Amino acid sequence: MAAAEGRATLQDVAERAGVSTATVSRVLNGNYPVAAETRKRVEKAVRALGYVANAHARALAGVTNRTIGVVVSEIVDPFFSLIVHGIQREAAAAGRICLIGSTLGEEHRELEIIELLHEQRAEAVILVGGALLDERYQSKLAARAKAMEASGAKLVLCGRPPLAQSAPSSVVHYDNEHGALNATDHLMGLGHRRILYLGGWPGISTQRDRVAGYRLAHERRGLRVDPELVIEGEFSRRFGYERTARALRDALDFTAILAANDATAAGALQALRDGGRKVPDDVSVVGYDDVPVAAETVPALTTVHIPLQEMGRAAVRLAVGPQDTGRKGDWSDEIAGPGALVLGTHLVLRGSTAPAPVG
Amino acid sequence: MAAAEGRATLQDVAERAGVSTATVSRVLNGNYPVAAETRKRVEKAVRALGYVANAHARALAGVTNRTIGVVVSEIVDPFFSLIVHGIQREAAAAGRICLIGSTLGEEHRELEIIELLHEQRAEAVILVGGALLDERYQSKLAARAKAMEASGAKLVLCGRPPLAQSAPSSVVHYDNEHGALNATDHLMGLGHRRILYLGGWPGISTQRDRVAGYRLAHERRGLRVDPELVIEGEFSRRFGYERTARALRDALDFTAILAANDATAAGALQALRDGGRKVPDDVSVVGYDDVPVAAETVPALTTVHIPLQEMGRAAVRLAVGPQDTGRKGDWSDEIAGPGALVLGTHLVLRGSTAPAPVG
DNA sequence: CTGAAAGCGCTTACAG
DNA sequence: CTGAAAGCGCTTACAG
Repeated sequence: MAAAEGRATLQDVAERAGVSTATVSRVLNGNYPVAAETRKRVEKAVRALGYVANAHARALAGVTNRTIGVVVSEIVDPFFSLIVHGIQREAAAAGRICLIGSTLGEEHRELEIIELLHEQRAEAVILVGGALLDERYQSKLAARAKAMEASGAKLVLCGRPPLAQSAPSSVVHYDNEHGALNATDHLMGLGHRRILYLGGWPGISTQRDRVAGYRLAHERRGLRVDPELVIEGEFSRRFGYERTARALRDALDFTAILAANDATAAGALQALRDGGRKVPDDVSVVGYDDVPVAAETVPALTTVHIPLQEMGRAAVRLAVGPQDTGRKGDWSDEIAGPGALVLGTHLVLRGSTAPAPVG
Repeated sequence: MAAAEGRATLQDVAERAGVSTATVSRVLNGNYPVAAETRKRVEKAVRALGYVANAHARALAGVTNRTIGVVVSEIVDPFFSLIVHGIQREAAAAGRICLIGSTLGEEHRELEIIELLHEQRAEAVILVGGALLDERYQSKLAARAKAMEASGAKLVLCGRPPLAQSAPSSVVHYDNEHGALNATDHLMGLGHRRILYLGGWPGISTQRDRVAGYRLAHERRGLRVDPELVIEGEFSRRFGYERTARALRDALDFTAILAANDATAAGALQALRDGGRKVPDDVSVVGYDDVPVAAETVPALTTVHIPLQEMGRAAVRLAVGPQDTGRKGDWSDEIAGPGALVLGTHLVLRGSTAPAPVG
């Protein structure tokens, strides 16, 4: 049990067991026949020295190091942590470990983090969440994607559209625009016509697509969108609270809110309550994402459900390939093809929506 | 921009620039004088080949690879993701990247994951959250700690007590027992005498310490704890809901609940509402952790605040050493000493607690 | 300021 | 079934 001073190496184990390093390597990897007696001696030496293989040496010697890189914006945001949870589950099933980098909300740092992950020779890196809407950035990303492909690493996009310029990458996305379309249409079906679109950072594809769905719903019914009713800014509870409060103060005319995400909706809910409005009697509110908080608010939020964990799992399957995930051909087939895998979303009806007040 | 087939190596860059690999290495690391002209040529070659250093080779050649391992139970649990958020922030400031492993709720897998992280030669590994209460496990962990020390890697405990057997490790903890003591005492001060302790998995140090605080509060007032009022099980919303519902059905006599964490408290709150009890008029409820959901419930939860992000940051400072965090001696001093750094907790008063109903 | 060479700790054909 | 040896891609004394 006594650890040698300094880290024990294969060499140390070999000497102690009286065999060559090749033999030790073989018993450790179990990929080659070794005499039972020899194996015993080696295993004993390994234990005695507290030997732990050096993954770097192993990786350098050509074995893929079974590491998956993940880039998120903010791990505390449940949108991200639910996806990461799915990634971790599937990665564990495939015997992988995750290197998780965070931009800490500064999206332009994404590229930097991808490079770090690439340096670590992650076999794949998964980019989680919406893409920065910036052409120069996108072409840098495309260049990086090519470099990664050249070095045998995969790039997987999870929750964002494919890269332009036919840069090599796999993608698992969700029908984001359609989710917003459905949500808006649900409100319209309840008689709402003045629907406030609230929150969301315009610099990101997620927001662009959600707003697009909101607009499309109007278009389909031959309604025009009042520009006053689109208030973009942040995906945050605070933003939802403040802008709703301001809208009430300004006596903005609306009977429903479609929030950019659940956190924003939760803030709106509180501002409405503080402002003496009843939800859903006076104002209906719809969220987006269906993260746990959506079930916790009072009333609970009608929201767009995204299969976040599933997206994470699918991303890992795309990253490691179906043969390697340890599962039968469930929907690996579906995934195998080129192009984007798009997961469905659906509206979850809870207590925050009701028919528009008459008059 | 055209990436060569296969990954470009230092060698490739050297050839293209007409210099030795040593020179390329020097310009890349900028730790040695190189002629401006030479530097230019090398940089151009690097760009042309889309060269990305191989972190494994680098690590093998002796450079620490600036990677911090983190082990969590469930990343979706805000207790963990808030700590991890703090870890990521501080790690980024110190130029580190995080390898995050998850036990996915199977705590005994922790050791396995530590080994993986150790194999990857993380310069430190941070164990987040309570410790498994199992002597055999603890001594295995102690053995691993020794092996890590021997190989120059640090083990940092974040949110759990020091290892027994004086195994080498740094620890940042919080006054868990005291938090529960305060919370219980707050309820007693409001006149509550029949306080239900609800939830929490008994196999983990977190729970042990919280229950201990609950008991200590009773002891201090010379009250005995009715065993019927301690209902342990899980740290989950569902558990909180079901057991509260059952307690109501069984007409268990209590006027307040101290929940093992906020999720459990949220479940209890809903069961009370569904059971027609008013909070806080009929029953007071206190949570633990002060995660975002605590502000979201109706009424908002009185709960024990833990400086989760700060704990994460402190853990990184312990992991990389004060000289390396890029900050002046703020509280590095405080941390520098041996033994455990213990962060304070405090009760946050919100709407879920009130004087015990009379009669 | 620059290069040749050793070495980091493994794995894997290639020979026995 | 086992070993000697080359090689993975870097960094770093050691010499110029």
